[in-house]
Amino acid sequence: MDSEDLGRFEFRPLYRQVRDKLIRQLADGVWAPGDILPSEVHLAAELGVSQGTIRKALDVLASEKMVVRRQGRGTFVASHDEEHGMFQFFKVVPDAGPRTIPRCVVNSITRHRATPEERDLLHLTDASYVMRIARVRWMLHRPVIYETISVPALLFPGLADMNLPDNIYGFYAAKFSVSVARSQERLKAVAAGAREAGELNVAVGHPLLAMRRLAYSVDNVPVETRLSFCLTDGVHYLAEH
Amino acid sequence: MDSEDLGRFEFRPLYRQVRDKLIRQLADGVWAPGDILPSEVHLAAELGVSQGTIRKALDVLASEKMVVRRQGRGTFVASHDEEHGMFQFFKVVPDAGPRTIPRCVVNSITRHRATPEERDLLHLTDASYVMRIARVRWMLHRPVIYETISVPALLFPGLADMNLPDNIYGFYAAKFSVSVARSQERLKAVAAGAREAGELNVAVGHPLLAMRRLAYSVDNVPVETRLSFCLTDGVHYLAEH
DNA sequence: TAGTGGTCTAGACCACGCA
DNA sequence: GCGTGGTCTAGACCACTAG
Repeated sequence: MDSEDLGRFEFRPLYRQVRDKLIRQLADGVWAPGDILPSEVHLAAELGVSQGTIRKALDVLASEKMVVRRQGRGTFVASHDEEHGMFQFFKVVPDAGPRTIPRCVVNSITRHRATPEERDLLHLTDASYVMRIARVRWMLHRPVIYETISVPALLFPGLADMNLPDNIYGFYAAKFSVSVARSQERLKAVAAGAREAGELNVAVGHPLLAMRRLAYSVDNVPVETRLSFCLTDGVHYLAEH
Repeated sequence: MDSEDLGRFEFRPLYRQVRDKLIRQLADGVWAPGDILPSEVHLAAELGVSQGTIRKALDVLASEKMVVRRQGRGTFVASHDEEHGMFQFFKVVPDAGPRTIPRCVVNSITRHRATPEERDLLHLTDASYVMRIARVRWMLHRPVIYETISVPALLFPGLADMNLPDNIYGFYAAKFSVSVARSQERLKAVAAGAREAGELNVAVGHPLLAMRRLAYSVDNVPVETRLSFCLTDGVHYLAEH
């Protein structure tokens, strides 16, 4: 494959280069979610490397949840509409019973200058704008989460006039070619303020789980931050390490 | 290596068998944490498989955080005293500044019949006993976490008379050959009760982060559960997905 | 039966750490 | 310079899926 020069100063293993090339093509939408990729043998011939190298690159992508390998069938682009992808980032689950997809009610989608915190988290400049989505998520027939989502306005043109589905990361990928790959959440227990209390129908001062999330794209660029307030009544946050 | 029979009915890849054999030896304390393992070439010769198979087994163990591989030096038993292991399960970090190891003050170590919840979580029978450790953890010169740890009494003989270090999982491994491999935590925001308020020096009703942890050994057996109450004031719970 | 990914091997060379 | 793990290759055979 293309040696990309600079071999001397910037050593990247072959399988890494293959992985990066495939990531780029995945992000560019060369294959749609759920699509089958060319077979290992085919890719090896096409890129001029051995099957073992392709295999290692695909193994890495599989461990990163970008593709799914199925013995005897082929390698497929991970579809984030699947149940698996749906719950990769959403960790709030009922205390009893199966995981459910929360229903979302959007309060507003507005455009603002980024606050200092948003600029810091999203790596924006002073003049940048963000889109803010305020919404309430329902589970078990109750309002459970009130949250404000901020994204760089430049990355999401026309967002304000769109209808948001419940699975917003699938929507980002489909409409804006923004693929969320990983996220980081910082949790605190706080007392409900007037706004949160009203939206979640509890008394001011009621304990809420505050979650500050920062989501990164496949290119490792921060693309979304959100501040969520969760009423952990009949539900909890599930973390596994 | 030993084929362990049954090849027909229970197919396990060679590298899996190697990994399992090494896991068993690690759990048995054949090598101490921090020790260097035999080299790939040596292990391959010893077990009668190719170096590639050993490599794959070690790669799996590395991904499971059981060993640490260092190019040019060797493969080492993961030492849970290291910073890395220390913070694998402890997700409470200061809002600003570096991660710190919390200091622990043990209130009591007592023996009780297991409650129904403990029996359920730890897979115990009606007649089982548990040891309970109540302690307070300090960070930033303040009491931050009040928690009660429960472990099966049978697995931890003599625990009541021992001094507990700050890093309790390293202690489990060293004294009782119990190696914690993974854990699950369920988080809620709750109002402080009288006990928690007293221990953490806050008002009754103050919002606290309640964490119910269940820890599993390398054999996938639940070996510890704990209920922790955290005052998220200057600290937060960090989750990455 | 054909084609896919999964396992296993053997051997070559590279990057790293250390004496 | 030597031994370690890391990368890359080529080829064999196995297990699974689909037509």
